[in-house]
Amino acid sequence: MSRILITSAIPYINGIKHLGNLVGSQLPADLYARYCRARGHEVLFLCATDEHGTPAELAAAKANKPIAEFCTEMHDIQATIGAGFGLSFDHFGRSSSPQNRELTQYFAGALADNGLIEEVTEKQVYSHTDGRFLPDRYIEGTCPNCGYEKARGDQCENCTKQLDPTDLINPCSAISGSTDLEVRETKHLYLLQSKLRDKLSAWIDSKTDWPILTTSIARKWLNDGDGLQDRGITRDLDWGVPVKRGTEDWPGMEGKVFYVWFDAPIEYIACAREWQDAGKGTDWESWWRTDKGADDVRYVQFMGKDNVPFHTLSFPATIIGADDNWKLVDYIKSSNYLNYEGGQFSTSQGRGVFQDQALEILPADYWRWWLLSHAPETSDTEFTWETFQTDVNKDLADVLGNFVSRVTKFCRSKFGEEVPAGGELSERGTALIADLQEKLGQYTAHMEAIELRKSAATLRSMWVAGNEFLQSAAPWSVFKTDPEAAAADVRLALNLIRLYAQLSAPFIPEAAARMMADMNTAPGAWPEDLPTVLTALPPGHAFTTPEVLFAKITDEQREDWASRFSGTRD
RNA sequence: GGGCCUGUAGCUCAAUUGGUUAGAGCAGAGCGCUCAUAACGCUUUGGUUGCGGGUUCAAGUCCUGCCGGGCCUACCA
Repeated sequence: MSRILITSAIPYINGIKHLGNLVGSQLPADLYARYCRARGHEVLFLCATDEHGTPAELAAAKANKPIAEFCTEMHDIQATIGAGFGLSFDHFGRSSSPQNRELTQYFAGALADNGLIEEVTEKQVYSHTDGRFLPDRYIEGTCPNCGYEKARGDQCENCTKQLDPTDLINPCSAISGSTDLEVRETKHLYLLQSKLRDKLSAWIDSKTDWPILTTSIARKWLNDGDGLQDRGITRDLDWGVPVKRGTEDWPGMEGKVFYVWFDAPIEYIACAREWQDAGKGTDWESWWRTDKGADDVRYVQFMGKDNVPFHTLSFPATIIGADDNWKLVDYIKSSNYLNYEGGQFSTSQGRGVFQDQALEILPADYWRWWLLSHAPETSDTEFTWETFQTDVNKDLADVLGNFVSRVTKFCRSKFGEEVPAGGELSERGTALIADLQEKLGQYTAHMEAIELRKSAATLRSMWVAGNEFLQSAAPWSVFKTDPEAAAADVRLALNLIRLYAQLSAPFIPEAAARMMADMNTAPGAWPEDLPTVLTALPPGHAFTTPEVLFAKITDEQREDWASRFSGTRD
């Protein structure tokens, strides 16, 4: 048994997330967590909401709510939706928690003590109308290079030239449109990442088993231009973790908060403490401190590719720089993007299917199966209603659901609702078991490697093998002349349902639980020796013939949804 | 502009890291079965691997030049 710490990138608080957010981090993380638990490992699976930063403030203002209230509401909504998708977090925390505030301040203090923080006075644009400093990209104006009128302060979208906000002609606030702007001096803390470059570089180089997507992004930041740049970790905002040096005030930094990307990853750690403080566990430090038991912990992170630099460099810089026995990540699974009907999902534009809507129209397992079996692992992938319908109907309803149905109903009609006795394991049955044994090995290997699509494909092939077996064994025909032989085949098939339920649970937990319940059994240890495992349901064992496991998606439904979600959402 | 990823059958993806005739699923066609959610099984039609050069006994795989898609480019997160 191992101890495995799993975190999913923490979703931002500014609205309900779409399916792309789900498939990139939370869902694969959940799959892995469920698999690891099923293997008997000790798992701590953490996620949280990322609540600080300018967009959160703006979203709260738009909703006409105090920021703290807004965040609490959105956190609860996201927690409910996450539960709806069966995300099995051990704790779903908040980056605005007191635990994270304390830890963030602690890390800043530790970094300062180690000479890795520098105070820098810089000039930033202040908007009188908005009453706030504006991040570069919240300033718009005419590009001095190409004349594009909606250029942002960080970069012109038209000519792609990098800009400084003061370069813009006729600058205005992207929030209010106000031109009442002023360049003010302000003091900020910088994390001297450049001093940690060599350590970070060596650490990245040691990660030879990481996906190229992950390491290449890290290397680019490490080696590009002058190498890893120092980074401002404070902001002039009201909402966030107040700047402190450990528990001490930080002279000159009054009224400032830490930058959201400084405190957000620290929430991974703080979340473990929240987990303990919520009474869900003990000894949180044994998961996070190598001097307190975390030496034997394997830490796996899941995220979309846009998050990679912060998880390969910024956060590790915090950990390494603090130099206080904190656990570094062991493996990063990064994901590409899911597109929607020929374009991108977009939270800001309300394009695509959002998580709450998805749950309204179909059970979570439909989404989980499709998203995981089509996960954008090697490149961006595309969601279309047509493929979603055909894939889900075929895989879940026809291959798996119908298998369960045909076996149980046949058994009921010929032998009653219990596992039939008599007969010997047929040659076909022996061959099936051998085949499944090999596939089980592949499935396990793919799950260990967190190969999502390959795992799904292998699992599906095991379902298919059940149908092939039934077809060739044809117990409905054999029954007429040799009921005992038919009984033996049906007995094996009924046991397959239990096996499928157990193996499929990480993908489709609800349906798997129903299969287990209907078969009147419970999952045991992770299956290894199939000849034994497939006799778990003995002759005479009663079961219930299940209702339809997966109803098919009809053409009418598909058309309705396709048109309903074709536009944008408020 | 720069860096990285990517382009394989109508669609979604494989191809043991340079090694036989490029494979699966879906969709299409045909046959079989009748236990089952008109479900299942078997067979089968689809490919000049984006395009052009090159290296090699051998290239989907390596090099190079084009063309297309994507991500990042450090103050959105």
